[in-house]
Amino acid sequence: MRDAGATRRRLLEAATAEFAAHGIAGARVDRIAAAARSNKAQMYGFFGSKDGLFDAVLAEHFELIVDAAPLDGADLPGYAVALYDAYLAHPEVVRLATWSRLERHPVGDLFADGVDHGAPKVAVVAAAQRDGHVDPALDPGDVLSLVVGMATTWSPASILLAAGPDEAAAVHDRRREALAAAVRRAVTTGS
Amino acid sequence: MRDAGATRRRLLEAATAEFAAHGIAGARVDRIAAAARSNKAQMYGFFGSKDGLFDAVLAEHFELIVDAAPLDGADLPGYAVALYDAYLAHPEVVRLATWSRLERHPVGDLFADGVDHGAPKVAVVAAAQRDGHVDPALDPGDVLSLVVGMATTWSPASILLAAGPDEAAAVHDRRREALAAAVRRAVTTGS
DNA sequence: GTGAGGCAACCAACTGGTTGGTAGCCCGAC
DNA sequence: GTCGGGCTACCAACCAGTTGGTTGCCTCAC
Repeated sequence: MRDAGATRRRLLEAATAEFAAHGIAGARVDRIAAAARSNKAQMYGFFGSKDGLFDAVLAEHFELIVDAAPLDGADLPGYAVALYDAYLAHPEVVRLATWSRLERHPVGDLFADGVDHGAPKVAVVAAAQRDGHVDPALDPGDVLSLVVGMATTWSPASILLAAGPDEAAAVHDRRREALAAAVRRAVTTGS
Repeated sequence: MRDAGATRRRLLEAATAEFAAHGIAGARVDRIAAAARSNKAQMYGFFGSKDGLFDAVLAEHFELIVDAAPLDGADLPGYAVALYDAYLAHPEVVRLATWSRLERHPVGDLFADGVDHGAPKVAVVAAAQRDGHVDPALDPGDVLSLVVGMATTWSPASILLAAGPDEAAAVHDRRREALAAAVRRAVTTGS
């Protein structure tokens, strides 16, 4: 029963759910401690503060946020569809990122910690342009942004319509096809 | 000096800034009352509650959210660019919509009040399909969602990169061109 | 083997400041 | 003089963060 690592993990898990649901300002540390079957004192021992806990949660999901799907420069439509499915399966990841955007980083890169985390992906797109897969007239960074933008069209942070698991499979399939076709035509070359 | 209407307007204005900056949970009613050079008692007299005030703010910006730019079925690329500019000029509108999405309506339509506010715009797209401007194979609702999704690629709610007014004009122009080209190729027909 | 000592994990109860919301009163115009 | 606009002072509930202490596990002398 006495296992600091497991307790820490339970706290992070509970904090993920709480922050994803209510954001930083709306999250309640008591709820997190209770949901994790622990207590606030331990929480503060591990993470220092409410903000520190959010940092830890975000760091844990960092890879899932920026690499929700593997990027293949030769198959950007497939990448977009994979992102659509990832956001559908894990809406909490998108919500966490969006809370961070709204409550922490109103402009610029979401992860503005000195390291340009998008650089490798931009390089992949640039390579795909050299290989004739992607329109070379476009800025590779813009291509990446646009593809992700299209994939987030029905995400839990969308303005118009957020997709949910309750919708018919046919609706999801229709969106996947429209998304793949749109990405293909928008940024890839005929080849 | 004694003008209930003007006071109400000042309160709404202050509330808009406060809610856009901090969301519902993060907003502070004292700050709103102070910023409006009024007081909480009046605020509660007008709007009943913090949530009621947010409702009023959202209702006031409703049109600006859903009709940030006029929709022309024959010029969807122009519509997308106009949206990009609108979001750049009025980030608070996008932020309000996103707070509402995150804190109030996790899935489905953002304005799920029985009325389908998107219907007229979907009809415009459907007409554009009949007129040969837009690919008729796509679902008109999906077309609208995708175009708005592309236009929000660099919005204050984006996951990767949020555009700001401090960026060079050339960067904005490059994005406008990429956006227009992408929309044109993605959903419009050759004609 | 065992039991005393040490220590990390654990926790209920508390604290001081904050927050949404309200009651009661003042003031100026007509 | 009264009525609508305006506002200060107040409150109960809440909330992030702390305290002081308990509990169970490991270890090592004997």
